[in-house]
Amino acid sequence: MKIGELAKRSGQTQSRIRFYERIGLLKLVDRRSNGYRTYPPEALVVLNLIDTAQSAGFTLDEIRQMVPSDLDEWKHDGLLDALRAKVAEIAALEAKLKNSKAQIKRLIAEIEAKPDDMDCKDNARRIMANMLVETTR
Amino acid sequence: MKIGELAKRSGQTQSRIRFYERIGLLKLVDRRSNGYRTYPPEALVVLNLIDTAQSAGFTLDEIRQMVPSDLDEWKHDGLLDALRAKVAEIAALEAKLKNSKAQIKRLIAEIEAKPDDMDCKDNARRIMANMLVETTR
DNA sequence: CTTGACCCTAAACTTAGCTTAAAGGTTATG
DNA sequence: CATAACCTTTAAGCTAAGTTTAGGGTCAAG
Repeated sequence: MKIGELAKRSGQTQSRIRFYERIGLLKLVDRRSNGYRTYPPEALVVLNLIDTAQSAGFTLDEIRQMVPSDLDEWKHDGLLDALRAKVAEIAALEAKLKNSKAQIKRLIAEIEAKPDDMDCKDNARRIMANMLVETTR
Repeated sequence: MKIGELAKRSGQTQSRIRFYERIGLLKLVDRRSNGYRTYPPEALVVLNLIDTAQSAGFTLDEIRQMVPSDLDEWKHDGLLDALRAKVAEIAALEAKLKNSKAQIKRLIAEIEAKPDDMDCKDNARRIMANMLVETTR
């Protein structure tokens, strides 16, 4: 498919897709004789992977380490290894998210745990005092 | 405390602390007659809050909405809403990742249980087709 | 054979979130 | 009273992750 279609189907801009190619993140691309880029359907998979990893807080640099440059490599010897690696990568993503979520939930709990007889002002001060102890300990 | 101590105790650089002040994120600061900044202990809490929120994926702009200048007027409900929204967002991502991981694991099992009557190339094609369906669905 | 919807490149621009540099004032210590 | 270790400001610089712009080619339809 051409870049316009890939953009539409992936929900990403053409400039972004070209940018990913420029920085060596998306290598699944060929050229027609007229210079037009042409993508295999797998490019959609890779773009999706990048997107997911990014929204989980990985930088493009980190993602470049994780995403195999050439899906063709998957077609030969190390396919199982690649898949297992992918599972490990996903586990890493999950760990990162879990961490983030835990932090946020801790904050929420801290804020919600106000006794009813305490107004917002006092509550804020209590949380502050509490966190001060935590963070300076 | 002066900025050097705050920097040491918060683990952040002085330039960063000054930067936060410049963009209106850290207003808990006074000046001595000599021009030196002086901070109350609560500043440490605020810096910690900023740090936590940031590592949870909030931008400084979002954080400024949540943590207003005056701690006594903490926008309690806005903060809670923002935090809950973030948790939901993370949960969605986690679900997506969990799904992907399960699919890949299934594929691994499939490949491992594969009799040798199918050559590597065909097997690979089948797998890619499988992932393509997963990710575009 | 022209018009509009595509595609191309290179380079400049943007935003967020800082850091570094330059040039100087303040203060504690021997 | 020198000197090191603090503090100040303003302005420029940097990295990441793209977007925008300028100036063109390509292609299908009428």
